[in-house]
Amino acid sequence: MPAKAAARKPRGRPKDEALVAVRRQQILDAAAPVFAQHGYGNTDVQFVADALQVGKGTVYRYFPSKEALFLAAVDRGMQRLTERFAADVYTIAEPLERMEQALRVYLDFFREHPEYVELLILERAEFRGRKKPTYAQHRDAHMPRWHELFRGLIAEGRMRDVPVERTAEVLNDLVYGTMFTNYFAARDESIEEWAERIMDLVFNGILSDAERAKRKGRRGNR
Amino acid sequence: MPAKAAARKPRGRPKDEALVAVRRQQILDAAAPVFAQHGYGNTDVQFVADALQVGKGTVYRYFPSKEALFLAAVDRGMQRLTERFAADVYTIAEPLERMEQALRVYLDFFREHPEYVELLILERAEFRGRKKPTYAQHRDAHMPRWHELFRGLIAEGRMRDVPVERTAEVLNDLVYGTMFTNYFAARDESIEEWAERIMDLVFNGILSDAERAKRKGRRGNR
Amino acid sequence: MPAKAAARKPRGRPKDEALVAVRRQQILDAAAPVFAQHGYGNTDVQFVADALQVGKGTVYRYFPSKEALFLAAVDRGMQRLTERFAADVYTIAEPLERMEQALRVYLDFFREHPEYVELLILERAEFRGRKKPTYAQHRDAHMPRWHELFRGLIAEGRMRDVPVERTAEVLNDLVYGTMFTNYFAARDESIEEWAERIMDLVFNGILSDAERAKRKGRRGNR
Amino acid sequence: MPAKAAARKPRGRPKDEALVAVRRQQILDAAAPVFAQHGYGNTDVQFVADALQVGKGTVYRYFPSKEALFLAAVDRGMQRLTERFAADVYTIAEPLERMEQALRVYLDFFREHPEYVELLILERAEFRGRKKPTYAQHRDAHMPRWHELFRGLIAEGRMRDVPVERTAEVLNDLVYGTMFTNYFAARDESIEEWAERIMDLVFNGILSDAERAKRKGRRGNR
DNA sequence: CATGAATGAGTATTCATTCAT
DNA sequence: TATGAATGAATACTCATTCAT
Repeated sequence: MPAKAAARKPRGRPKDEALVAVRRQQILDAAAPVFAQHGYGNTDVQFVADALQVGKGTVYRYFPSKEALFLAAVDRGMQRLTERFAADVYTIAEPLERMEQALRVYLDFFREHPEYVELLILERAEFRGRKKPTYAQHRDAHMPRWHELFRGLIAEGRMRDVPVERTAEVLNDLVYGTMFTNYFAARDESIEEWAERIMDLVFNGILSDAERAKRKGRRGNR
Repeated sequence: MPAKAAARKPRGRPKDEALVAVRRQQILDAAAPVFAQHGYGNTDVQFVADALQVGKGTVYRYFPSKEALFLAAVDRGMQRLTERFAADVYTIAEPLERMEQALRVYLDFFREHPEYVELLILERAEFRGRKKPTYAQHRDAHMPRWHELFRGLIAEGRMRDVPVERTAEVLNDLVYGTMFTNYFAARDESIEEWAERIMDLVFNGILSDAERAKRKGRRGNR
Repeated sequence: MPAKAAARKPRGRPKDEALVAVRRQQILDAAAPVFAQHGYGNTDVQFVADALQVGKGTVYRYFPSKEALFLAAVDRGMQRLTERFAADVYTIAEPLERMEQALRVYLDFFREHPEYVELLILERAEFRGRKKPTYAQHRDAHMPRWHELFRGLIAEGRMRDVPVERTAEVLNDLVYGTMFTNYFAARDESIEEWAERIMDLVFNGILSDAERAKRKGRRGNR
Repeated sequence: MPAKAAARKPRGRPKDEALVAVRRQQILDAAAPVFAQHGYGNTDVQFVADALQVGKGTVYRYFPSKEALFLAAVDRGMQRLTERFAADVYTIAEPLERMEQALRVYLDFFREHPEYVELLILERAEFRGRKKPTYAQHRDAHMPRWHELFRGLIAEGRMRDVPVERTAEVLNDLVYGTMFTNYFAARDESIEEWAERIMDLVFNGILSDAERAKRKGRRGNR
């Protein structure tokens, strides 16, 4: 209780809030794969306790309910992804390279942590309507950066003059769908290759130059 | 009255197989939105019975378990989608138009039937590992047609010479992700516009002609 | 309704009550082994209907409830036993021979119809307290005859002067226990041998003449 | 506190294995009369919980299923009987006295614990075929002792030279049947008298000396 | 009459949460 | 503070019985 802490000078061992935070994180990291394996409904809190080799009551000391535990686990997943982006994506200045890197990091993260893919599904399935999906929070937080990046590219004449919001969403959908399908289909191809393939299409489209030219003409006629 | 009736005179109320099929379908159509609203675990079979204004036992006369009921409901959804494709997509001969139409029909179907989006999620969440997702069955059934279509376009020089399987998967992922996000984000933009935006990117990519040319040169240097 | 039948002269086909009785008996004979196999609680009335290849409703036309059906089946078993006794036991005049025959017929009957052993158990288990066991009814109906028989033997000096009621009950208990154990233990020895063994003990006891003499002396001292 | 406690300091509430055993027994002792009163199928586990004034979940903490609970209750009954035999029967050396005592103790035990008679019936009725009856296990465990006792008596010339296995079974059937009938008929006569009557018959048979002599002659002629 | 479709009351079992130790 | 014993609300599924056809 902060008020109390302010009233009395902290003396002796400070209530080790940091320790509590560490413990919470340990629990979340243990809980994620357990939820991912059994699903939300079929996961007993006891399973999580077992995975940690602690009593069930202990889990409840750190999280008020199974629901809170689950949602915190999802949240922690998205936090981690954000950290990865901060370290490995937003440090790249060149816009097109940053795009490619974002795709790679994204796919790589969920291949390393398939449990978080499950958790995103489970969150949607179980808490539909009750909560804005954690994934959507993540997406909305990052979107403006991409809009800006696109605007820059268009200004420089490197990108076609397309509506940036829509385009960002289309690309986001592509990446999102790829993440899910990658996981569901247990695709084992190298991320590197997939990423290259995707970026080629995103950058160049599928049409031949001849067809593009023909269609450009047609559109002009509209 | 079937011919058989002449052979042996059945006493009492005769069975009616056709009626059974109709009844099953009515139940599935009632079950889909109920499952979609409450999720699998939170759906009492009684809710489905209530929606139909019949007794719970009646539902169990037609489906041996809640699980069977749910899975049949998902299946029925994909069946409907397949019917829509047969009627509105595969009847179009021109390849690029067929692609655009496929996208439109797909997005339209799931906007009309958002309950089936939920059902796909719930199936994955609840029966993870126990069953090949119904969606994947649908995808795999349709893929070869698109491979063929792409090969034809490449042969005609209308499409860049890209690996057709990979490309088909990337596009599939894009559509799949769009369907989910459309639903989750409750995007209210017209399908028509979205489809146009997507197809523009798919056909032309995002880069300007200048950037494309520059990169084409670079790639040649690799 | 007999009264009505008296009021109007029976004309045309008489309400064939005999047919109904036959049908009831067919149902009971089919029901007995079904109940015996599954137990009372685990027997669906449908099983009985299936065994008869009729609809479930038909069974209910002849018996108002599952309970009535079951109890009637038990009753029919005891009726059959009574018939066997009338034909094969009470036709024998010589008292000791009649006793031996009674034992043989009894054990034989239940070996031929093990389903009725089960039914006796099930009746007790399921309707404990709600109904005088059918078996007990049978026993009580026959007891007086045995009392009389014993009194005759004693009067003739062929049987020791023991209290006939008690003795009859002890013998009844012996036979009753043997029937159950025979069935439960699936004893396969010939009935003939068992019966002989039992009657030897009943007639002569287990003690040697010497021991009998010694004990008789002792008892005299009391 | 076990030695192990020194090795690892357990945090929180320790498990107490002894308490578990006691608790299980309390539950079984409460369950026996409840099952006996309502029958197996009609007993809600809640009834047992109510009898103990605990929650239903508590019963399930100690027994994995209603079935396990029931079977354990039957088992406990036979255990108790065995204990009584060890204390009050097998401590008697004189063979004929031991026989009389066995009968008395047996009948007395089931008069004191009529619930176990019911449980034996219910076990047979409900688990027919799925399990060797607990009663039969008890019987088979004790049989060899009686065989030995009989052989001794025959060797000493105190018992007629009859086949001991068969004889033991006949007597067992007698006792078994008596136990059931005693209970079903709610006989209120003193056990002492019944036992005496039974043993008189078992020892001496029902025939008069004259009849015995006559029949012995006849048998000799066979 | 015979049938089987419809019904809904009845019950074993699970598991999130609480709290005494 | 950590624990696990206790709890009871929640729910899928069955089957005796009814009754329209």
